[in-house]
Amino acid sequence: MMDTKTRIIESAIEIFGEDLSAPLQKVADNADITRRTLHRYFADRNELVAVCRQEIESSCKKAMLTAIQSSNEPLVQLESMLYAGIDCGSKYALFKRLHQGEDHYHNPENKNCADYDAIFKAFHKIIIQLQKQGKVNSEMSSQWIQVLHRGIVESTVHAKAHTTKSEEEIKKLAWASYIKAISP
Amino acid sequence: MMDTKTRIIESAIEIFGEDLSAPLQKVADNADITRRTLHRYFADRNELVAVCRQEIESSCKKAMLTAIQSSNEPLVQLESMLYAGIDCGSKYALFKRLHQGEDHYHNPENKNCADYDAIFKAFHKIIIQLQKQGKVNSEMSSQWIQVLHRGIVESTVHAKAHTTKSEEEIKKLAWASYIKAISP
DNA sequence: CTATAATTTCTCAAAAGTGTGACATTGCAT
DNA sequence: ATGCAATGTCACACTTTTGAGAAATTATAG
Repeated sequence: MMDTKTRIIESAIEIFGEDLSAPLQKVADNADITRRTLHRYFADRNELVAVCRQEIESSCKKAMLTAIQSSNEPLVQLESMLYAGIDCGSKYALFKRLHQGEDHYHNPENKNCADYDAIFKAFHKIIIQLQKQGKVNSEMSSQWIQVLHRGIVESTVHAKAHTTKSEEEIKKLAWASYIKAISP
Repeated sequence: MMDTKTRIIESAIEIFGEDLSAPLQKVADNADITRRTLHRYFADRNELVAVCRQEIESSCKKAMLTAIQSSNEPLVQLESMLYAGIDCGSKYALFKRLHQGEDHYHNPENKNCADYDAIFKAFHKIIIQLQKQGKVNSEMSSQWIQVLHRGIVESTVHAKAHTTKSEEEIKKLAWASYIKAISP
């Protein structure tokens, strides 16, 4: 069984991902503990939300960086980044929302923002390389491709829950669709 | 200026789409009215949520049916369906969630469910036709294509808010990416 | 078995959110 | 300008959510 604190955080990410204002009772139920226990680990709602944020930041960031460093071949890097996003599951959508939501004030002084920037910069570089190699459509901006990337990740995460296909199979399907979408 | 009642509904759909338990104050703020005014149009939260649901059902359904009926050419139909989804904006994501969410009990007796089924059946038929014509990859199931469709729509809706590109331009980009993704 | 750490149960008070009545203000058609 | 309809302001009671104390229960290590 998972560590209680970790279980609370995972549950909270699940619940808050769909409903940030959901009562803490829901989070507690989802984690199979009492609300009282939850409050022993987290002083208040804000603290829990903050910790979730931090957990999302660090685990998505780590997954993305590992993917980027997995190879020198941009096509392999891009494929790994797609799979990394899918593996992050619901966290990935939150990660994006946290940095792109309309309420978010982007500030490069902030470490989280800086790291996010670094990841997107690397993504941008990968796309430029692929465009130079003629493997990616040069008429598509890397912004659009990033948006598409997110869309494919989220679709695949949704699909994982509603299909009989194996995880491996569906990931390959996602990659096939994605690379064709952005090919010249 | 939009009709107040309509504005409240649109605001509520926006807010509830991301956070179903959000305080009504947020909906009121978003609609630029007081909470008191909101309560003059909707007796309570449940009523507002129900009306939102109905509005989503009917407007998405209408948009989709119009798209399907826009042509006899399956490729044109598919393109229209994509644009229709984009035009529905945040409603489209909700529409899908309402019918595919894990809490939703699908019941063909229910008119909403039946209509949803009819739309998906039409979509399925269009894909099959395109596969027979060799315009769509036969190795992709129509389920996967439907998931992808949703992903592209949601990405595009997100992108609309964060780009300087014209709506027309971004829609064309979405269609170009989509059709390539599912081409043989 | 025993000590002790973690969790639950029950409780309660403070805070936030909800719905409404009474009246003031604004906007707009006549 | 007048009057009506829509909206805003403020005050209020009510409900739900929140956070925490105290004691009982359960699990766990030694």
